[in-house]
Amino acid sequence: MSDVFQALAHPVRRDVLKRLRSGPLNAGELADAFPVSKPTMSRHFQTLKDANLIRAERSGTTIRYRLNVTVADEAIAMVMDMLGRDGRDEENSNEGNST
Amino acid sequence: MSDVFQALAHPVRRDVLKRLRSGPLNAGELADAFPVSKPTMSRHFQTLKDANLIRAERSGTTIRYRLNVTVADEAIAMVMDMLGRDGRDEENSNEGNST
DNA sequence: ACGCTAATTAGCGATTTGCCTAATAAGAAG
DNA sequence: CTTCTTATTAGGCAAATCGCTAATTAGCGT
Repeated sequence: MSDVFQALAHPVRRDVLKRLRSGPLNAGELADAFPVSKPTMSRHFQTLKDANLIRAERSGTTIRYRLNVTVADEAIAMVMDMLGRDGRDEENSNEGNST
Repeated sequence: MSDVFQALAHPVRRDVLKRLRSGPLNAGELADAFPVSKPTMSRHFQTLKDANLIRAERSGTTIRYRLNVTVADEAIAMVMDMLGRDGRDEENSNEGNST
């Protein structure tokens, strides 16, 4: 699970996920949208793949990347679990806080 | 926002957040629950504070750490935004798009 | 001031990350 | 087989991260 958050920790990778939201994209087109080299983008793709946030598909010479919603959904669930915002509607414990 | 996910990327820090869910805890007691040294834990606290996920309060000689739900809530919102799982219940990516 | 407890900061080594350029695979087309 | 396109892996370097021990700060009690 650390891999997921680690992957989410980089702005470029977050942006990749956002762009993939509208549908699958080729590695080249995706890489072209960022001000870093293609090998660097390839590394980012690898990180996202490693976290299972995206999946790769060959289409001839190009590789199409597709969002994997399932894992990201689990990440949301984990963050929610971590913060205890699961099913409760309590908004604060109200122990006399002040700031 | 990268700081938040970076902070979430370490299992110890995630566990800290989980423990803080039940209420504020002293740095010492918190540190005692993990198999790493106190300075290392202090570093983790700093990372979490830096990401605004927790807040510190002095109570005499001890420092009490308290969960900051607001920022974590934003993290959830951001992950949701990233995956487009906001209010939709559609599960297929097919939106009539044709290339 | 001195000692004691609680927690942090300082400093160090090992590992990982992020970026680059250059070289390598994988597939399509002649 | 050669060539062209697409995308990756290899290698190198600077900066960040994670862990430790040792030293420092902060507050309390005497």
